[in-house]
Amino acid sequence: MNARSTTPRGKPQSMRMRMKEEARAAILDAAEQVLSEQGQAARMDDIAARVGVSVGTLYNYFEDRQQLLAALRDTRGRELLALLDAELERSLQNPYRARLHGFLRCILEHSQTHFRLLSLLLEDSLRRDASREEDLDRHLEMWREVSLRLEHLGEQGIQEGALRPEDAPHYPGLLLDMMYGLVVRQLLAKQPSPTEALLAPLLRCFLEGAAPR
Amino acid sequence: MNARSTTPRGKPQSMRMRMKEEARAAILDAAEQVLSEQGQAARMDDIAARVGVSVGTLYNYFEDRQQLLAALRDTRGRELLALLDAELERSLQNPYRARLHGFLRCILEHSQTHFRLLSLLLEDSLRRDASREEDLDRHLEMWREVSLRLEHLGEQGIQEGALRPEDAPHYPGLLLDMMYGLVVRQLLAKQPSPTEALLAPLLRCFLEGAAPR
Amino acid sequence: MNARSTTPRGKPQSMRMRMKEEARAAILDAAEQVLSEQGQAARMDDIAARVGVSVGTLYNYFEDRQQLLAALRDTRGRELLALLDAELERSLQNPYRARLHGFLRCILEHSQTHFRLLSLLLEDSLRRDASREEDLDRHLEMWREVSLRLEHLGEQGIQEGALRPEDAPHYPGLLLDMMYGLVVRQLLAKQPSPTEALLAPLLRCFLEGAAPR
Amino acid sequence: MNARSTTPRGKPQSMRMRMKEEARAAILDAAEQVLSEQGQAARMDDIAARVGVSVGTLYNYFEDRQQLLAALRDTRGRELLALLDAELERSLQNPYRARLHGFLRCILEHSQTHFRLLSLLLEDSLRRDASREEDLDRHLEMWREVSLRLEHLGEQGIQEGALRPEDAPHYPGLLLDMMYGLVVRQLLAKQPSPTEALLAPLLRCFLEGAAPR
DNA sequence: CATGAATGAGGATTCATTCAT
DNA sequence: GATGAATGAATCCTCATTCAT
Repeated sequence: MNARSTTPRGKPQSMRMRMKEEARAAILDAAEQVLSEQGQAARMDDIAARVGVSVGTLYNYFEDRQQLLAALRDTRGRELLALLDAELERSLQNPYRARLHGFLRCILEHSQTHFRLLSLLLEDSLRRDASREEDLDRHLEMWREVSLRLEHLGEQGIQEGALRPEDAPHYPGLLLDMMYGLVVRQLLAKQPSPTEALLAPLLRCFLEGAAPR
Repeated sequence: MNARSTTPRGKPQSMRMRMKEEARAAILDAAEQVLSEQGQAARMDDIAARVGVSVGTLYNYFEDRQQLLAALRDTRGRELLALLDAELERSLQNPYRARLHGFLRCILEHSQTHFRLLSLLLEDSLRRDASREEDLDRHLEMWREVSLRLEHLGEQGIQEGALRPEDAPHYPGLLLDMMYGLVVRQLLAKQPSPTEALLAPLLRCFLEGAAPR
Repeated sequence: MNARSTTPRGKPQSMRMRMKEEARAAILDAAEQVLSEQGQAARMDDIAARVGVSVGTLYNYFEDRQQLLAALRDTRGRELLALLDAELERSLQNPYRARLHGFLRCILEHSQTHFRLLSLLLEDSLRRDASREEDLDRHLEMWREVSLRLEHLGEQGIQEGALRPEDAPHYPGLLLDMMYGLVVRQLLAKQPSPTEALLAPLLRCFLEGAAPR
Repeated sequence: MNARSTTPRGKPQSMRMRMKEEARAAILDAAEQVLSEQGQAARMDDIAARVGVSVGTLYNYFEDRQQLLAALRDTRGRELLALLDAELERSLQNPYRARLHGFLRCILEHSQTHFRLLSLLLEDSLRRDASREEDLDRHLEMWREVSLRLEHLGEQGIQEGALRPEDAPHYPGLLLDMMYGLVVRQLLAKQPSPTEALLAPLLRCFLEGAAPR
């Protein structure tokens, strides 16, 4: 506000905006927690209580319950894509197999953290209301983005001679299916196995096949 | 109903019981339809309307909503297991690969028919209420039964030299994951591909691997 | 249900329907009472309590609050028109002045009974939402019907030489305005005057004018 | 605020007070606009937005919503009375009929401008809460003031021989009723007629009566 | 057994009002 | 004085469940 202010310079309103952003993020985090625990049964009051604010406040940040859910989906989606892109960047010089491993680990970790939310959104998307059409689209769009990156990676695999080209279009789907299933089974199991212990056989099976060579 | 009944001898109440069973089945079918269309949002009234009876009647056949859901789960589960056992029996003399193919096709077809219900129940099971603990168990139990059969089948595969034994414990899970994912993607896709076109690459990938030999 | 039933014959469901109709009417009556006392602030719970049922029941009879209001408007409107038509019929042989008096008394009495509701609906209609457009139309329609009858009556007045024809189009409006105002002032007054004491000077003023002859 | 103030003599705080008064007036204007458009549904936020300030500010000028409404009522009431008194003063030398015409035109014009507010306040006053008792009184008081002036005017009419004395007590009421009704019908009509075209027949009817002489 | 009206606890949403900045 | 985020009581509406007929 003035030259003596300790805040460097510029962004005069940025503090207020930053707080607003943080509040939004806090709400989204709480919402995810509560939704994870209670599924669609989670009440707005529960979410508010988790953040430590009152219901009304939620509605200062999100139009309604549906918008809150949508924001959660979009935020988490963007986060995953950012993670994946960072990982792809980081491993740029590595061979296909290593990069794939890293890529999948990223997805796995993110999905583990956010799985309940994920499955909730999936379930939601499967309900075919005209009113949810747009929600479904946004959800699919996100996974298309992930598939796209897997396809790109697959091209490297093919060039390295590590992948058979014929079935290439199926690979992203199959890989994602196995990842999703992995997470589901980890959640359902009383004592989940460590990620790496599940990822390795998956990759081995995917690349080498189940049949002996 | 009385001595003058036209049904000759024996099982005097069996007709009544048969009718009762048929009514139950009709309710379950309607329930599945409505749940598939509307998800958890399906109301008891909707289900009753679909069967063509009034709500009250539903409660003559099922304790409450939760029991109805449970009955649906159990019924469909038993149906699937029966299908699978029949298929295994039928293909008893065939080689591993063919039997696996048949087995998976069974699952796939059943899952396609009942997928919305399946995902609903899954979602339900993921909610960690103390009150649902038992539901979760029953749900897992069912899939354990399926896995068990896959393991059995796997043993044949190993003996035939068609499967590497090291990762054998992971195979049922991975296969089921891919099946589940397949169904999900078919549902989400606007124009679903034919089953066989998806199953073949899946099996090829599973057995031979994605890498060229 | 069978030939021996004491209910003559026919209308097999009419008892159920009759009860349903009576329930609807009871709800409308209660709604009018409560709305009269509390205006738009009347809560659905209040109305339910007045009928002696629970909220849910209201929603078995009316879509929502707005529909209930609309039903109230239409019912009372139809009742008024029926009263007026009966009065017009009854007085068919009488001279204009007497018929007008009777007609206005009908309106006045009906309006006194239902005034609060009336003013509520008027107030509602004055709010120019696109969503209420239809409500407004129905409201106006009703008063157009009343005006129409006043115009008809006016024609008799003109033929009898009791009305000047030049201003005839204005008379229905002016008369209704005065009626409405009369009711308002009766309500606002702590000790309302008897109807007849107000109606007579009104008619005198309307027909003879305020100026001495 | 203090002797050193630059404002020369007198009213040292008057500038501050003037600004305060203007702010109040601005709020009242905005409130009336919004209330006219949305009725009781108008929210404090809407009003604030219309003035271009934030909600909090409204509460610096008015205790609460009810006080704001009351202030609006009183202000508009005083304005009307001032208008009427000015008109009466202006027309002091004119004959009764002309003065009455001017008087009514004043009311009509004021009511047209502020009608929605008026009907809102009326509706409000009709709600018989103990809590609103005082509001009702103030509202009636205002109209009594108007009636009083009409009575005064009527005395002139009687002395001029333009009014029959017998019904004199009823005239103010009947006239006001007709005015109110006029405005209502103008508002409800899709295409309102010009004021003068409605006022003339009204006066003619009132003074000469509807019957031919 | 079937019916379907009644129940009422429960949840999403709104909005007047407060108060820390 | 102005701001506007936070508050939470209040209200509409839903729907699983019951029970008299």
